[in-house]
Amino acid sequence: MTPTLKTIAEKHGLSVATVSRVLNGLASRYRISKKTEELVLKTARELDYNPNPQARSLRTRHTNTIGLLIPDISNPFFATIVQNIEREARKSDYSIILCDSEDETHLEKQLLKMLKARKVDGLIVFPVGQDSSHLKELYEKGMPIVLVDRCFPDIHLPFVASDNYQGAFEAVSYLIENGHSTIACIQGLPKTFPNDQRVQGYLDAHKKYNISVNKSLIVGESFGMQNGYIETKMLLNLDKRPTAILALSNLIAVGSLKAIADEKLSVPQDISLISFDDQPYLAILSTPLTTVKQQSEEMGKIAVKILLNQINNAENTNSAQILLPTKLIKRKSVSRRNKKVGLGDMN
Amino acid sequence: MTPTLKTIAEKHGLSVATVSRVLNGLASRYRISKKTEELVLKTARELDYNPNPQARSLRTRHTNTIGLLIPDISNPFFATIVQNIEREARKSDYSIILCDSEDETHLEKQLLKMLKARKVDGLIVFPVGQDSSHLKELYEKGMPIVLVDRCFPDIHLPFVASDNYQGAFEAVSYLIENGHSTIACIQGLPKTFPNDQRVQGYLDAHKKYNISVNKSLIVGESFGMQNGYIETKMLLNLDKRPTAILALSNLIAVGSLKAIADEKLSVPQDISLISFDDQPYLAILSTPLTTVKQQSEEMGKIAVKILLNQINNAENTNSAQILLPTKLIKRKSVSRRNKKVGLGDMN
DNA sequence: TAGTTTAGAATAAACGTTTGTGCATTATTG
DNA sequence: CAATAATGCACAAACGTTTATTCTAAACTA
Repeated sequence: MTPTLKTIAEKHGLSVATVSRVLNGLASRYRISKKTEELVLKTARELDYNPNPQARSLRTRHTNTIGLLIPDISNPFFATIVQNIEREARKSDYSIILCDSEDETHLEKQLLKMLKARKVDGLIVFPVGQDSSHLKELYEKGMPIVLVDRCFPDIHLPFVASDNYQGAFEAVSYLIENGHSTIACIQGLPKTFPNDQRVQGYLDAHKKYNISVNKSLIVGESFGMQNGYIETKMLLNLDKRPTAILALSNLIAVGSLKAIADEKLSVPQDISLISFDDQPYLAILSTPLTTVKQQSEEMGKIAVKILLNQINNAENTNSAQILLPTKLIKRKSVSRRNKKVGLGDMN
Repeated sequence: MTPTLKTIAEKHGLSVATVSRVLNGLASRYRISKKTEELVLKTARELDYNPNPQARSLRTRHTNTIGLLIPDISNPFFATIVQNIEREARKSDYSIILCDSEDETHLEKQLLKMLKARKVDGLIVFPVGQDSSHLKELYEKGMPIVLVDRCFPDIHLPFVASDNYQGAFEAVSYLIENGHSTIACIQGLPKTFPNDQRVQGYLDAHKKYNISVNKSLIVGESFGMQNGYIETKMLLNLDKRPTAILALSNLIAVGSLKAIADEKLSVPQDISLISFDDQPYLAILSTPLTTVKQQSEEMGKIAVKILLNQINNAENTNSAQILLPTKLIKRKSVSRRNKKVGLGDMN
């Protein structure tokens, strides 16, 4: 039913080899006459011939396929990056096989194995957690890989992520400059690169302004909404309640907001709040949230570029490790307090 | 490097045919001795043998692959369904090739062609718009297809979607029962199944309560946020301003909310609002939004089931067309007005 | 005119499976 | 003991490509 090289070859009494060469643009190199070439091209068009990708892959040993491993595609932060990955990959004729690891390391390992068995040409992975041994192993066996968002800088794998340290540093500096000095930090998953970098930025901003940090104000353990809710509840009932909260994810901020409302408090009058990851709806909340915006579009594009580079250069040359700058979007969720601290504007 | 049937066969002086049969569980049917069987099984395990999927596909003419076509993966409504599709497909050893049609019909057609060329076993499509001829054509040529969300009930294609009519009907009934009688409806893309069904529900709810509808209150033309913003602005400046708005999408509602805030009005004191598609953040807005919730998880699962059914039964037997019930989540965005209308509770 | 070049293609192997058929050897039967 | 049946596999073709090599006829050369 569907036309093959043979269909075209027989139609003109040619061999499949000749047809294949013409269709691959190798006509002149193999001294195939202009006449034959045009004949083949014409009927290929007429029959709407498409090479069988499985047969081709079998020969050429590549599939024009990229495996994409995400912890949670329903999270818009991830989904936006995925969108840009797919678009960029498509430009180079690569397709995306999507897998959701559901934030489970054992699923991640299993899916990685499956993708390898499917012979994807490369892997874009948003790693789940702390363990990277299986990724490292794959990479060293020659599988092109690029990590996104959650990285392992010690392990020498290519990655692209936000400059989380800078993002948190700027956010906390902004809070301090607005007179806040007891600032809570609600973490995501500890030991995770983005989380720990953000915490470090939080710490260092305090240091810069000579403000001691009360380590008990660094709380939380997951990037989820519930974590934000619970931790905020507890923070609000502290003897010395913080005047500001830095939420290390978008979802944490949502949970936090809910807790604040439940306690009949409001932002920013009673407490200031800055979140990570900008989202359309953050701008239209009753009080629009100040937030650390990441360059999700760029992140997707760059991930694909790094990966295709590996795929095409066979040699894993320079394993790029890229940190994208963040941007502090100042909206209405930070109040200015009386005891202002010096040192001027950061920008 | 990677083991093949041949690797195993040679190791034991067997033929690849025998090894293949053992590995496919056909040992007894082809009278292969227990001893040989165990030998093969054992070394397959030891070598971590995985069949080459391209070679296998070439022979068997199926790829265990599903093409998934989405208008906008960054929209959480779609992303949640995708997540459930992937999970469900995985259970049956199918992988998902993800494509984003960016809400463009020409891209949709192009990607469909690409997916067909890649020999996917079936297609799950969230159609972009009004044109379905290319889908119909594919289906009639024998390609298993299931449509999700946006459907074409006249065209005889299998689909799963929400019962949008009922959803809108209930929502508007609820508004009317709370004393509203001039209710605006901000549409999404007209001529589109979910949109037109919702509009019809809006209309019929009015009819049920004998309330005449002012057709000029049915406005808008896209599911996007900007549409919600612009149309709401205009509605709010009408001589006879509506007392309630039914926003036919999540994003429309967000735009609407922004416009209401810009006009220094508030929900529900000045105007009531009901949206479509529940989202986590809708619950934590300054005034939590009443919304028509769709069963996104179920929708994904059912889509896969319908598709796999088609794939496995060769014969396109009964092309299922499924409408999932919606649920009205009552929160705080609807006010009770004085002139209450009778007829009692709907549920 | 014999030898050499060149043009224009055909042949065939290989990628790794699956699957219909055939072929020894051993075991069973009458 | 000869014919038949059962056992346990091997052989080979096919799926649709790509690509190294070979072949033939015509054209050119000396």
